[in-house]
Amino acid sequence: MEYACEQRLLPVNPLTLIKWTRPRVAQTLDLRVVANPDQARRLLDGVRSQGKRGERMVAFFAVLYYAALRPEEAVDLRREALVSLPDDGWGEMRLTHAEPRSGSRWTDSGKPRDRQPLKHRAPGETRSVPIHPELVTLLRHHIKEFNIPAGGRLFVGPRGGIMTDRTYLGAWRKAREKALTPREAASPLAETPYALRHAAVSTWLGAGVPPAQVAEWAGHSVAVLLRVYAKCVAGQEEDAKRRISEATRPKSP
DNA sequence: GCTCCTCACATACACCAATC
DNA sequence: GATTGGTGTATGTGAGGAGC
Repeated sequence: MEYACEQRLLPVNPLTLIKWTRPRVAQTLDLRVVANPDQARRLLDGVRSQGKRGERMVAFFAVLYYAALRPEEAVDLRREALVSLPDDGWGEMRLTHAEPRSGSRWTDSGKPRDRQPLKHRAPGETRSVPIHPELVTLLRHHIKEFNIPAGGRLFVGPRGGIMTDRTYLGAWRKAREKALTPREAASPLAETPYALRHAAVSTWLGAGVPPAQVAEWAGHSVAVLLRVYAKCVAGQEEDAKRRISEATRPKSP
């Protein structure tokens, strides 16, 4: 409408004449979608059990669950982003780009996707994320098993093409059918792969990681983190009191 | 300082055509 | 016939600024 006014096709934006208050919508995370560690492992096993195709995709879903990556970040993840994959213990990855699908009419390249900076970040900005020991093992196995070359994408489609939402959503639905009980499958639990990212952030917060650190790893602001994940930090009062007591206890000489 | 609003960006879903 | 990749569209996410 604004554009039509700009082009002198309309004298005034008719929408501004409408008095309407947008209904309130829930901004906090629905905890029913968050998988616990046992459910998440079952779901990853459900992906793995889908033959060679599933084995190739399990690490894709694992980076969403263990490292809270967005799907667009996992799609673009390259081997050199894994700056540390030690034999045991925690590793580290450094994200530099993402590859969301915008549609061929909206990209500079004319392709459905453009490789671009991380969401809401300036070009050149990076994000460092710790790699859980279980994810380190999975990624080391994935690189070896599928012979990922230097500079190559970690995750590709079954025929070597790009990992599209069509591909990973199909595998995810099958994994839910295989891994969840009928009652769990009928619930909103892990309905979409994005719920794995919610599970990761919830786990970090539940483990007592400071919100500022969680926000940095997850790649969004502290304000958004606390608004969306407020329920995940509730119930930690006693633990918080205990830690304050310990911090303020007089030191013995 | 908080809430609301706007806008840009990202994801999920359903469908279609091409390919295996 | 099944699978895969591409597309349009609806909806969700997140940052930042205006206004109270």
